[in-house]
Amino acid sequence: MDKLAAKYSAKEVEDKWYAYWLAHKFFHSEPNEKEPYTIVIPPPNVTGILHMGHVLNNTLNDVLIRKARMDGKNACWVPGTDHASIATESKVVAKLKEQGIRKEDIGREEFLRHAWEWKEEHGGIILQQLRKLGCSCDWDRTRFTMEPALSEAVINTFVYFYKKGWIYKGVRMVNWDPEALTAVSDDEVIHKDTKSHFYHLKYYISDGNGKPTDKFLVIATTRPETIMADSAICVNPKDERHFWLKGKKVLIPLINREIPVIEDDYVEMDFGTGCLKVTPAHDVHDYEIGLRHNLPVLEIIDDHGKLNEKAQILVGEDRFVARKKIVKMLEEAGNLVKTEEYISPVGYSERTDAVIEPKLSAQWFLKMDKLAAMALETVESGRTQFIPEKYVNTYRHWMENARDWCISRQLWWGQRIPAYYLPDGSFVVEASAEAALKAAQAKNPSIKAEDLRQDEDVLDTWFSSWLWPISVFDPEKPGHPEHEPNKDLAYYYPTNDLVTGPDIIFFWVARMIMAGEEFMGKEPFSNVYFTGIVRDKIGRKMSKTLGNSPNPLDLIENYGADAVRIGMLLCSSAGNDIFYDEAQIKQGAAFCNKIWNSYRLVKGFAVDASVAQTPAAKLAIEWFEAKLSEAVAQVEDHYSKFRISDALMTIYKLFWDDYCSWYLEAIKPAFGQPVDPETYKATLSFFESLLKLIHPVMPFITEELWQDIAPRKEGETIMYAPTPKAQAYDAKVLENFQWTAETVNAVRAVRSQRGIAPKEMLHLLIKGSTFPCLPILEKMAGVEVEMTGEFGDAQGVGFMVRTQEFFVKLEGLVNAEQEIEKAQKDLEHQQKFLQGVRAKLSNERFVANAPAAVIENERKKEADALSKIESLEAKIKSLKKAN
RNA sequence: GAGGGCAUAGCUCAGUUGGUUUAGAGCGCUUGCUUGACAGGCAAGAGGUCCGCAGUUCAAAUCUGCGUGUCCUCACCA
Repeated sequence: MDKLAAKYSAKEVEDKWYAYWLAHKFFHSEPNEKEPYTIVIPPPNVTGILHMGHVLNNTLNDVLIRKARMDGKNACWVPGTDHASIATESKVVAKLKEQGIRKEDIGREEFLRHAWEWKEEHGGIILQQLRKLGCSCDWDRTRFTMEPALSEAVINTFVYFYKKGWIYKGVRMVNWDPEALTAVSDDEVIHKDTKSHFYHLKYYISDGNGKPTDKFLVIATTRPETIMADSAICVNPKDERHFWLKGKKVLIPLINREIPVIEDDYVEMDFGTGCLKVTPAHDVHDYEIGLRHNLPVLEIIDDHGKLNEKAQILVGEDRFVARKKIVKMLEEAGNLVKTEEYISPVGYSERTDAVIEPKLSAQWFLKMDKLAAMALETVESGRTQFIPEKYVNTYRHWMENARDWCISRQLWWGQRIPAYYLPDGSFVVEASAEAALKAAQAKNPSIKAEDLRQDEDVLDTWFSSWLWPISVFDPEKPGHPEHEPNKDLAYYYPTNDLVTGPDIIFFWVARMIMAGEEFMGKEPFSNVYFTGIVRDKIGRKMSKTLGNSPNPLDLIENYGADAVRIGMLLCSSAGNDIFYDEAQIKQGAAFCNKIWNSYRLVKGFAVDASVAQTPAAKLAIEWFEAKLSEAVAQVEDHYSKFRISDALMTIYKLFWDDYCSWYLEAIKPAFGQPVDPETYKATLSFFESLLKLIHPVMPFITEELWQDIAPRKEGETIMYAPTPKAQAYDAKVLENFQWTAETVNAVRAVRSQRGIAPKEMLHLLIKGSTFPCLPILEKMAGVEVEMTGEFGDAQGVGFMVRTQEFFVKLEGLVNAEQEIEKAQKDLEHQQKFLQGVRAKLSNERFVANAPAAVIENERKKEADALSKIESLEAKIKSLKKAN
């Protein structure tokens, strides 16, 4: 660096140092004798682009990993991406659609070729973006959940659980997305209150021969298009209104099919009409009632959400069109009693926003009972800690009520389920086609390879990402608990911290714990730090449709990565949602500039060995040494509790207020004068400590200045400079300086209130014979001090700091009346305060029960107040006299 | 419907086992400064019934109960 500009320019600096770090492989980690510190990245979608949530999350990850590195640990941050089957597949489908190509027409092989092409083209952009943010990931270890080794791990895991008897194939009511043509898990369904209608329909009682009588019952439904699938009408057995229906049969309107009236507690008597139409094929609860009463299941809606032949009427119509039409038909047939406006919660697909259709379907499930119990124990025992702790409650609730995990997806982009069907409909589960053939031949020796048909479905993406903390190190381990962990896995597992959003606590965090316990017998991480959700200034979630999400790369371009990182951390107190405001990034940029300019000053000092150290400089050095140690201890404490924004704020104030505003001002020589070598050396050394302290948060500017502050060799970096350690310090030093600083502020206030320029030298009288840090007081307040017994009759302003009295001599600048008024106000305040303290002290029970230290403190308060009152009264008196 | 969180300055939040807190910080706001590193700066200020009520205690922002407001998770009534 030759000459320093008045403003810091991040752009030139950041690319330079990132390239330097990469060139020297500073991010790379290999197992060694040091203590490991490991983080695996929450893998972003491979085709995703960086949003503010990523910025927050990865900034926190990077702060932790850089801190650990400087603490002397062998830090390893494993990056990678997730294949995100539904999201990626729908993007590829959309792209092909633009070209007029339909997935079904080109077939699986061809589609996957397109998908991989898309992945190669768009995949990993996000990892490039993370480099811009300064993330110190070990890029040599970059993983992808669908790379061959990790896919193998997924398949092996499936085979393992299948053979263990925990994976089964079952017909279940699933949440069917008629647009994506796949089942989605319960967690991927969003319930939204939706305006609909409540149709009251007459079902006539059958005469026993399929002919209606004149008697009828009324049911209420929001889905009249499903009446053709009805299997029964159900009433509550306790409902007296419906006793007469017992044993009766009724006729479905329009198609006149006869169905029985049954009784079940499930039906609420006071909801609707108390009569429920049971449609087992198209409603989860109805399905369960159907199971209990052995009712037939009639499926009349197909995969695309259209009515099929079994419906008999409206065949081929979309479910919503059919609804409109059938209402009209029912009305014309005289079955519609009334229509009510009704708002009901309707499930929508998270991905496609299509209304979810409950659908019976053959799916693969993983039993959750044992896994959930294990994973709950991991957290309850504290082997894995959640920060903030409140998420343990949520976690427990879920784990105690975990349902079996539907792991199959009707998609092509993902790991294909390794189940192979024989011509007779039975199947075998094996890791490869060859093994499957062997297994099949064991059942039937005449089976040939071409007779086997592999299951069409792929596995849920989470079924691969739950292995992430294991598979990134040793992909052979999942599915093989007996396999000896390789060198990497043995060294890096369990990882230390996981930083992620609370929205995927069940999808991902809980399941990683399950897999970790099952295959490693050990929790995958010690701490899980849940960040908040990034919202905009007024609390709305960031979303594309609202357009309230800034592009992080633009922000980095404008303000620099360090500023963006600071900005995100400043507003992210642990566990709370983040209200993003660009003002905070500006604050980050201002901080960069402050650091930059303080360096300009320090670097600009002329050093002269013949100059003696000033007393003020000596005191300032002594003080800042203590201050630094105090702050370092606080910062360590904050880090240990994951209070990253507090750690940052502590350093921020240490740098800006203590170092720049107090220390540098105290040691700064007069204009044009040189500084002595001892002071210069201390000043540079403090500066370097500050750079190291703040480096994990602001990696770029700290490297730039660290490289310049002393001669460095190629290959040296602040990244591996040891974190400053707190030294023992004398609290009295801090106390004395603090008192002095308060006095400086008081003098400045006198100036400010009376419009006296800072450079105008004032004469300050101090009652007594000693005062700490006098040279600091004189320099910083711009005063000449005179220690004295009495103030006498001089004209001026008296004031108190703590219980010490001061007097500034001022000729003709004092408005006595104003001074009296001010003193009077002070006096009243003190008297009121004294009253409160005395009330306490005169309370016998207080004196009898409170600890001695507390009472002592109250007495001190009393004494201080008394002395202040005394002095104020004297002051008022003398002012009045002078007036 | 079930469970959980939160409520302190205009905004975002600290406030550790109740007592050195006469409630703090950052930002914002007001006033004054071409102070020679920085106007992205310097200095001085204003600003709070600690959501309400009741209780426990010598002592409550802090503990308990009730209420109010707000947010989240899960489930979802045809």
